[in-house]
Amino acid sequence: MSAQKSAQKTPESEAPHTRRAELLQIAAGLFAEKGFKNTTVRDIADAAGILSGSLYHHFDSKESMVDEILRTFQEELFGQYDDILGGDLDPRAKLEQAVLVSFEAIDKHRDEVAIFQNEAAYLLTFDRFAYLADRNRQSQEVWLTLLRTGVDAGVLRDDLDLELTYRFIRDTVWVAVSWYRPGGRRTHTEIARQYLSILLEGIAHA
Amino acid sequence: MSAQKSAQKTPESEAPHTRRAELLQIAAGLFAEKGFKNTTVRDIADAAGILSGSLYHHFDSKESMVDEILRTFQEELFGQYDDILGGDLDPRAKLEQAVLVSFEAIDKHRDEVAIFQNEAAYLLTFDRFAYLADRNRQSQEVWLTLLRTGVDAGVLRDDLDLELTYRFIRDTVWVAVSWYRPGGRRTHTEIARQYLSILLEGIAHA
DNA sequence: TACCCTACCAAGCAATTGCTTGGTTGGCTG
DNA sequence: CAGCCAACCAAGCAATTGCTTGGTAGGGTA
Repeated sequence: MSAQKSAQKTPESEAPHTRRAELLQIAAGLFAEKGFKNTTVRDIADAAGILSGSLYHHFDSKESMVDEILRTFQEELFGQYDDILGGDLDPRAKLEQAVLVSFEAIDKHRDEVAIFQNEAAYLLTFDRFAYLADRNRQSQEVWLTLLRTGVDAGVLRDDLDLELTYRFIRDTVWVAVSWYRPGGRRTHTEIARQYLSILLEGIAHA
Repeated sequence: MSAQKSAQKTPESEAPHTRRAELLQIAAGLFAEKGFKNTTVRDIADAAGILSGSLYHHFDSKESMVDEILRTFQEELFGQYDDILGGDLDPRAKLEQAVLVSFEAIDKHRDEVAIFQNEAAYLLTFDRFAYLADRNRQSQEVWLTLLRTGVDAGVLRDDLDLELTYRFIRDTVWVAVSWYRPGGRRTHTEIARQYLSILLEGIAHA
């Protein structure tokens, strides 16, 4: 109760490696693996070695757990995109950098990316998660800006439907989270470079 | 009971446009929209205008509904892939044809594709759906064969990791189901052609 | 008329769900 | 030593879930 309130007070600040953060990690893993609704509070508690009721000492609902997980992750990711857009790389390098940063996110924040990918549609049915739609719009803006800049600079084809191309890139990048496993045969950077090679040059023989 | 049995006897044969087929359509729509587990038998019954218990006159479980939906769809799809592989088109045309057929499936069987895409992982946790893993393997074989044939014939780049390329294609094609809506601005054929253009030639300016 | 069969209803049961409540424990602090 | 507080337990409640049971309406058939 009073404990609840004081714990609630540090939702994101300088991540104190507390039990709270630990529980969020565990929950994220389960949400990513089985889906938000398919994960019960008892699943989370079991994985943490406590009883389900004890979770409510740290969080006030299952929803607020995903909420915190997604907010934290997105702040970091979109911060990186903004840095790229505001940076002084040339258009092609900016696009490459955005792809690289995305694959890095898949590597470093697997669970969070998976949750955003798989559960956003469902979560959007709650008012509380309306901000996810904003993030989607923001994502589209980021990539369209990158693409337009590239076309204007003459480094990208000018005969493509940019909105379609945006979806193509977004999809190919993020679905990788469904099969990529850190520590596998290829590093995320290698994968990103191959993806970029296909995306930019195509798979047809020159 | 006895009615049950006789209804169960025509699970796939020459689709008689019965109430049964109608209910499967309704269920497929809901499974695709909200997910299998997130769809309750009461949801399905409501959408059909009957009571939930009445569904069990037609089917013996919620699972057997998805089962039938997926089996029927996959038989058709993989039949088409086999026709392409066994056909006499040149390597590049075969690859293009496979992509076109896939987008056609997205157009004609939205729900089924979405279910296979989103629920396969979950369904695979049941023995009953082990065949979905076989279908995944089969899909990989189909695309890898197409790619290898293309490389050998010299129409595709030979410096790419084929397994990675396979995933790239599979992902880009199937995720489209998450945003494509029939009757939209572009036909599925137009979208397929643009995708092929990007995939084969890349987005960089020549 | 007697029968059957398809398609449904009405009611409810057992299991699972998210969450609540009141209490206990053990370490830290004044 | 007294008090506090984060972290947890034990028990349970109301709602929702998949599915069962016994029955009925109505059209076709013999």
